[in-house]
Amino acid sequence: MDQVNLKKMAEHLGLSISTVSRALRDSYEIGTKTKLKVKALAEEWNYMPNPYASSLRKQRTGNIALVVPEVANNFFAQAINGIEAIAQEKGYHVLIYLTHDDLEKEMEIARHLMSGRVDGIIMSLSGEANNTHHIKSLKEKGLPVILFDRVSETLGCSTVTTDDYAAGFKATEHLIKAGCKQISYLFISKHLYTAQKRMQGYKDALAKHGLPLNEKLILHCSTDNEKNQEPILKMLNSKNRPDGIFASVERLAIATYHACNTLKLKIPEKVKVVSFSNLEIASLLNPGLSTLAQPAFDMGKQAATLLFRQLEKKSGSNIAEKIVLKSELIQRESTGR
Amino acid sequence: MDQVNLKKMAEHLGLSISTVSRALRDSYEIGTKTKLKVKALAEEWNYMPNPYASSLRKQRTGNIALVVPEVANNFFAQAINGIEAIAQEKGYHVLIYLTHDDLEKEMEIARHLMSGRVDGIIMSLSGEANNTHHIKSLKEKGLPVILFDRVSETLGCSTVTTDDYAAGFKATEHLIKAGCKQISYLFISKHLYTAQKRMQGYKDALAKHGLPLNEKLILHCSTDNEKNQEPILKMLNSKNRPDGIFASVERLAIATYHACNTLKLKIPEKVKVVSFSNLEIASLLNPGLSTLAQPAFDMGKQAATLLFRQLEKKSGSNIAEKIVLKSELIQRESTGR
DNA sequence: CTGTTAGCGCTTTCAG
DNA sequence: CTGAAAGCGCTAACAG
Repeated sequence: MDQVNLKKMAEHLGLSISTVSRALRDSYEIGTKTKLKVKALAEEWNYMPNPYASSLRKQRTGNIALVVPEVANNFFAQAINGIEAIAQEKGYHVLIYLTHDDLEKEMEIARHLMSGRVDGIIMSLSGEANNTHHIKSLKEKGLPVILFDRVSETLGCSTVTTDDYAAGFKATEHLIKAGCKQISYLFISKHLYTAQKRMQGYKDALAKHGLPLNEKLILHCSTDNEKNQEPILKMLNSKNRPDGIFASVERLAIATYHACNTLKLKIPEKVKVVSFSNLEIASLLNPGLSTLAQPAFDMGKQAATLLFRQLEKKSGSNIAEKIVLKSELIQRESTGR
Repeated sequence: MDQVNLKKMAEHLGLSISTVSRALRDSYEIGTKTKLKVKALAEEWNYMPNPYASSLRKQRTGNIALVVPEVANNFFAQAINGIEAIAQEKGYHVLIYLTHDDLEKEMEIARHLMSGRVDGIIMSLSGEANNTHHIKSLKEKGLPVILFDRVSETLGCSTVTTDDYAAGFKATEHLIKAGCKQISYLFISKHLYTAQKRMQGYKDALAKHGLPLNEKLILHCSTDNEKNQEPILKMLNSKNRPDGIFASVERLAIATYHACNTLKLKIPEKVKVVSFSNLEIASLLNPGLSTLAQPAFDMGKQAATLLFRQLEKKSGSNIAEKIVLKSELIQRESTGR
């Protein structure tokens, strides 16, 4: 028995294909005994409808695309969990696409998604540039697009973000209150919505507390984390050496941590560090590395929820919803090591 | 222009659907000028063939399923990267399914995959039990199944694993050579292939070095990491307190680390710890937590490669291939904190 | 209550 | 070299 389908079952039962189809879908126009007969056979033969045949017919694929820069990264990994949880609940399937922070690839993926392979898209933009034409095309095709974390405000998409500005402010203030006078801000891409907002929070916090803004302490780092050691080491060795560092992403906290180790700069005695990160990792770190834990799982869930809401009402009433979640500042108490 | 398809393009060009289709697929039987005309229009209209229509016809979906216990876990996250990289190369798409280590869910997913939604499956078994009937059914349907990391030897599937036995041996010997006399082994599920192999390596290393095997130091932990504090704390407080701990998975290393912190047991002075883990995290840890870094990315790549090899030759010559990759023991040098 | 029929969009014979 | 037509498996409108 290779692949069972409606036809084979219909033949076996001496019924028509449509009757079998309807019986399985519990149509009101089918007799109870017939339904039972059909369902029994379906059970026995382990029948599963071919999803692509029905999607062709129903113009609904039951798939959604998740487009993210990478997944070997706790933030996106947890977001996937959230998205998959909701999708499974709603009977949808998640196709995963990785851009590797490469705009070319992102555009290629977008082109690909125009084929009708999915009913909707959840994405986090690559940080490479702010060219968003390909996203517009997708929307024009009528595909709902939800952005999360790395969003763009000019696209009119529904978005899910954390309170990046507030968190940046909070993180910086945290360092100031801990006595830091020279606070550095590390980020990766100018084009990243999150990086911009966090930086604004950083700047405003400095201003509020009357600390000068030193451009040399604002470090534009590389996506290739290998390359980040050098500039960070250089900064730590300069006369401008910061006594506090705010890393806008986890990866940069790792780089910072390495650099401090290399220079035998004790954290937090010599340098205090605060970073956006993931709770599980945070708890493993040496004390002194405070963390802004982002609710990645919830962001995923929210993004999926927004998407399915749009899919369900499928009408054009496209009011872009903006959901902002709070990231929590977590301070690891010292264990006195 | 809602959705472009062959029909619309054919009408526009005054050609038949089949000619357009053939032109796009570069069929030898189509004239050069026609080909060019067709391709130009396709480009202009941004034509993308409907994948589900062609999959219905060609009986090939272009999708593969990845079934893993979870993804908020560095190991699987990196594996996904490897798999997606190869899949993208081969023009396949990756559908992701999470079992949450729940056998019920795994079986449900397996049932679902019988529908013909995917051409092949890469999976890592849930640790819940060794019931593998659902996997057999998939194979009987003719779906290639590749197992990685959490494999089963009785299924005749191609597999990709790390050298679990050797690594377990190596890790234990590492602790012995560092002077440990009472070495504990922490694991999660008896049914897990990896846990079994690692434990055997652990036992054999103890035996080789003439150390007694103390069953009380072999701790069967919970999948719910919250619940693991108590038994670990209990062990660390007992008269059997180990001076070395081998955690078979990263999560248990985290639990161990927390427990040691609670008790103010310094690592590695009081307790030496070695764990399977991920390199990036490992480098962040306090010194003393050595790591067996698993080549997760490569495992993903290899698994995908095996799958596509089977898909390409699609013939039945189903010789199960076994790939074993090496995990590297990484020792973090002390920074003298 | 059940069957017949016409497609969804595409590929692929089989005829020209 | 090109077109007509059948059909992948399923659903839904239309007949009985």
